[in-house]
Amino acid sequence: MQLSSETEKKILEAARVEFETKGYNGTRMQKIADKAGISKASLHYYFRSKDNLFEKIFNDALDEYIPLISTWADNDLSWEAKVEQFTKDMISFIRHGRMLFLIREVNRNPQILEERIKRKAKSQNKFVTYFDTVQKSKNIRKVDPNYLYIILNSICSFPAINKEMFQRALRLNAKQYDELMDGYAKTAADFFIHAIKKQ
Amino acid sequence: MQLSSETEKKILEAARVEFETKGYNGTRMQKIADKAGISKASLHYYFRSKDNLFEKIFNDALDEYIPLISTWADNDLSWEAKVEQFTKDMISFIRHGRMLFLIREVNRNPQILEERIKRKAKSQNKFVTYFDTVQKSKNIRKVDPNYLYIILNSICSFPAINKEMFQRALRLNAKQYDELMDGYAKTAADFFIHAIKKQ
DNA sequence: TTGCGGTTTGACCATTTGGTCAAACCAAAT
DNA sequence: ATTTGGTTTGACCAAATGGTCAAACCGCAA
Repeated sequence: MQLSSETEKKILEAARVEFETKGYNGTRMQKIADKAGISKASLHYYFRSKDNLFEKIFNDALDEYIPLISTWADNDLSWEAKVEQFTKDMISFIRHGRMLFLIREVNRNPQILEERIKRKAKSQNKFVTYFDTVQKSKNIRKVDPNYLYIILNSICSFPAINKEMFQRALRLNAKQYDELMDGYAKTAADFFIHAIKKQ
Repeated sequence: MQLSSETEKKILEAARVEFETKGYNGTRMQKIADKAGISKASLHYYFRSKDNLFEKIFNDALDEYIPLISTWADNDLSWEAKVEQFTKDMISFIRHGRMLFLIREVNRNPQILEERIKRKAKSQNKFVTYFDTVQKSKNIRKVDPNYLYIILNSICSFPAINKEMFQRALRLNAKQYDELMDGYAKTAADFFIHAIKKQ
């Protein structure tokens, strides 16, 4: 079996869509096989079990997400510019249902993160340490960096996750909401910056 | 059958816990019966089907949530005080898994909201209209009230929904995170207020 | 005591679903 | 043409699961 043969790619793509939209419990192996255009037996030939396949999809999603929230400031931009960069990257990642998928599955089985935490458990959160120093040197309001981290991430992630309800609450259709989101990254960054900048 | 007999209450409580933590697809009727201390047959005697029982639980959760996000400013407090009130109410509601439950199930089946939207579909979002006027009369930054609504809700809701990952990212255990959350409502409100207040 | 209406349950059923397996298939090497 | 090794699949299986039903149960009124 070739690594990432054409068939394997089709399976992974179909599985990703299914798991992301329906969740682990709502996903059917038969459906994945259908969408990949193969038999269920073939599906099991490539990935021994549902758990096995799920793990692959989940890990891939996590591997895409972790760097996004872990990386911070490997450049010499101002803190304001860094915030803008972060919101932009984050919001474009979150758009497709990947984030809700992660939250849903982590919530279903919290242990799923246990194994993967060992790696960089020691090192401090880069965002927090960065804003610790920024708060000392620059003229900004003193807010616990833990809160800043939570707030900035919330502002970036939640609009996509709660899309359906926000739409209803704001009386917008899907298209209008998407258009609103086009200008959101900039607004979110500005909002965050203004909130902690003194003057 | 008495309305809300002791048995019925036990069922609803057990079902709520199960549906909220495992989701519709992950919930087993047998488990609900076990937790309620009755047989599966009895469970079906009270609630004809899984869908029937689920609908009850979901509607109850929605009925608790909707007023929370719809009510705004039926008092003569300042806008700052209103924001503080809102964040406080919201954050205490969100704490238990109710919010993720709603998001998960709405996402699984978007039509689930369709029926319930008719009611107040016509009236404008109160938060938005309120901030429209506030922005005209008071000395605050001009930001599309739709964005303000999204941001304020995101700040309130997401920390509870994304609890597991925030914990990991900030290197906190469950207890430390909960302690951090104790001071969060105040911080969140201040943050929001500072972000739009000119001064 | 008997009869009655609501309640409870063990046994059972049909369907769904993850997973297996022997047989067939097929392209490349001998 | 035959063999070989990876690939594909229809048929099948066992367990899980939502749901049914007749029988038993139980307080209570006649």
